[in-house]
Amino acid sequence: MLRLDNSFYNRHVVDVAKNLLGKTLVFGKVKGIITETEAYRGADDEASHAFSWTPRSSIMFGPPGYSYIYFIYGMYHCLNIVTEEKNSPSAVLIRGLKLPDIHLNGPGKICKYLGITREHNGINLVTDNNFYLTEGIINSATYTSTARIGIKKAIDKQWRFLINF
DNA sequence: CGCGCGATTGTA
DNA sequence: ACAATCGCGCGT
Repeated sequence: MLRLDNSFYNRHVVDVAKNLLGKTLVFGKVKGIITETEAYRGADDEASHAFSWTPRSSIMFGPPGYSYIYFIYGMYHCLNIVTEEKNSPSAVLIRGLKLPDIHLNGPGKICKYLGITREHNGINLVTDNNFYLTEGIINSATYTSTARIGIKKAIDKQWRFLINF
């Protein structure tokens, strides 16, 4: 299956979040279809970790196509994909993944099931042999958009996207 | 340095 | 509705 390259990730984070629906996530021997995403954009989004620069959010300020993994609530990890050009901090949170046997809904569950931790932060998904994304079975997915989950700021932005089956 | 809290989830 | 659980980051 064709791997998503730098030109796919180097676009506005909201477009990437929509277009990631239906794409395939490959992590080791596990493959899953992305069913739910959220966009976070440092420049104009108070809810984003990259609204201001911190050591944790620094990866979001880098070039696109890298993993951003953070630890939250003392027990969960969340997987994000960095988008847009360098110094345009943004990332897509992966909230839903359909595996052959299970549908994982929730970013914490996805990382727990796949075994993704902060050790996987900052991986180049365009070149890594173990961790990357490819085109999916579904190439033109229609979607529903809602407000993002679990945040208190910027709740007016409809930047959560769910695939329509 | 200390301390409150979070892009969550399972349980009541 | 709330506890679990701890590293980050803001404020001092």
